[in-house]
Amino acid sequence: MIEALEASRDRERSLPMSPLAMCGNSFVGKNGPECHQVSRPECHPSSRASCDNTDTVLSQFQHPGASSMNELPAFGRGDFKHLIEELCPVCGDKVSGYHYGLQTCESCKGFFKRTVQNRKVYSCVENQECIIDKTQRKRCPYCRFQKCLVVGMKLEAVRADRMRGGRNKFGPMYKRDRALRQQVRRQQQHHQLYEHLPCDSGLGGIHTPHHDTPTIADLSSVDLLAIDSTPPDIKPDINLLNLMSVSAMEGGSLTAQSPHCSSGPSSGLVPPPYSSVQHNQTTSDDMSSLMSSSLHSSHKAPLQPTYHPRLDMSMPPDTHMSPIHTFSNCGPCIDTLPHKLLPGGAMHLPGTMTYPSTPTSVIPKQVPQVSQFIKDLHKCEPNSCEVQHKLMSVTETALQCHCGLAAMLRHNTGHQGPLMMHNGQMENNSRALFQLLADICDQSLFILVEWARGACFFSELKVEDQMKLLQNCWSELLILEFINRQISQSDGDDLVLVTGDKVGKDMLTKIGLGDMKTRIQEVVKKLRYLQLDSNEYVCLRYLILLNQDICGLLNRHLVHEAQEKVNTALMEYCTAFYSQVHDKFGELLMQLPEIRLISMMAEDYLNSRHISGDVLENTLLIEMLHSKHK
DNA sequence: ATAGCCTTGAGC
DNA sequence: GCTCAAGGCTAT
Ligand SMILES: [Zn+2]
Ligand SMILES: [Zn+2]
Repeated sequence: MIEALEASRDRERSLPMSPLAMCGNSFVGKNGPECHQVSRPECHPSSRASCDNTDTVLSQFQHPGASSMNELPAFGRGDFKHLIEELCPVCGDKVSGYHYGLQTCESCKGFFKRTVQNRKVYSCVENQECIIDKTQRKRCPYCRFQKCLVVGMKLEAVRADRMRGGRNKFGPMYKRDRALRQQVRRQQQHHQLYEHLPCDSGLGGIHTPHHDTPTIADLSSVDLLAIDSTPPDIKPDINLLNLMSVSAMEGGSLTAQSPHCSSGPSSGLVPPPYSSVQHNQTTSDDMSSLMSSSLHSSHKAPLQPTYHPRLDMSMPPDTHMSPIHTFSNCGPCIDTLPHKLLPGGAMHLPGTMTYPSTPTSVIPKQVPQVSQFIKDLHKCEPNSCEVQHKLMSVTETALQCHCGLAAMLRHNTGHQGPLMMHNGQMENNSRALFQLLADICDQSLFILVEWARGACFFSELKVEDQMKLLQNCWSELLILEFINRQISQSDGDDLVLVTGDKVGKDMLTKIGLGDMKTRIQEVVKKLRYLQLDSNEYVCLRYLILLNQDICGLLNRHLVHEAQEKVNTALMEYCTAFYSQVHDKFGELLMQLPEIRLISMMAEDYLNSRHISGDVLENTLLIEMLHSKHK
């Protein structure tokens, strides 16, 4: 079991690690974003070399088999040792209580906190397999943090606002874990216990190998929360595979999954026409039944992008961030079109943010030319209007199923128009909102896949590689799209969905996305300040998509070459058009880790909601989630 | 940067 | 009030 865990871990993905985030439902209400202290150890140019190692995380968050509490993996003496003696699952030192999701020692607690709060980015000079124990834990922070994540420490437990005291949402979980341990201890006294304990779990963290004692393979906290749920049956990437293999165009009708589908392709609605999909996908009818399949916990993926730029990225301090999960998409409706792009500052918007006002973008004296390369990348971009149209249809459908939400969202006018939904009687509508967001995500994924299939370089890869890349970056791309939309469309504190609907803080906070919202807005603020334009946006999309660090790529070389080209193109573009923006290229790249982090939080969020019983009929979305946590 | 010890403060 | 996990402080 552990071997399996290890194995999968070593091969799933990689990327240098970065800290994640703080947030979750932390109590962000206090004083807004005021995190000064922005030491960012990011990857220094020098350490970059080792930064692109891959590593992995992802699947680690999940425990392969065990789903129900009864069949927990057996654990050996070592596990017991941890369970009984309460040793830190990360380093084996003595635990000092529950910290960020499970019992850990004081030092690992502090280490985890520092890493997340200060967004440290480490790199391993070895092979990401360093042994972490009490005596060597200081040697490789990269592996140590990786282990923290693997055993189950929760990023969301680190508060973005740094509020002290009080309790968080993990309280009940800790309580439960205590009871479990107590029970185990008692049973142990009775039976001289040998090996199998009925329940091992406990928030002891998953044990990774490492020092002498073997490990525990327990369930993660999430598992505890979903005790009786049955394991989700994970079906092989049917949807994605189909989407990927279909020959490029077809006009079939659509598919599945989403609530109704109406007419043909042009009308939008559901996913783009992928004929093959029709066969396998069960047409989903609508969001309805509640099924409580539990998913396995898990989550998290590696962080930190690897887009290794080879330049120095010195990062000016920036403020904090916060999160939100919405994904939606639709590219920059406004400046996606090539011809519209004016280097100057296409995407500028009057925001309410307060970054130093940017120097009025001035068009370069010698009007540099946008490279043909970037123009080509642009040609593959989807028509944003069409995208929006399709998603709008989905939204309409979803709202028809949730009168309450519809009423609230559209209290102003009849349809389409942007609706302001601020709190109010959100109570009953929060779930509907979640479903709506999930639907948007799902639909956006179909569009995303469609885009990728026709994307430069990517289209030259084999289906297997295409799937690997997409499974790795889908959430990041959705988040990037979402952020991009905010840059151009958000003008207040509300977030704008691809449909044009606005969602206020109260609503988002209510469904647990308050912190993510803040985080996204911080990135938006930063990108506005940097004057991100559509050409750069497209490059960022490619950089995220073409991640050469994904393990198991059949044609890593092509991916690597492609990424280098995009990197170079972006750097030259920034230099040519934005000489007034200091190190724009480096600054833009610096946003990628944060975007990745937000995307991970979003995945975690979706996963946890799914686990806790929220219905998710979204086939592609679920498949993507599974692909990472499987 | 680390890690031991101290202060906070929502929830019980 | 008491708990105890989360943040803060500071000597190494
Ligand atoms: Zn430890
Ligand atoms: Zn290491």
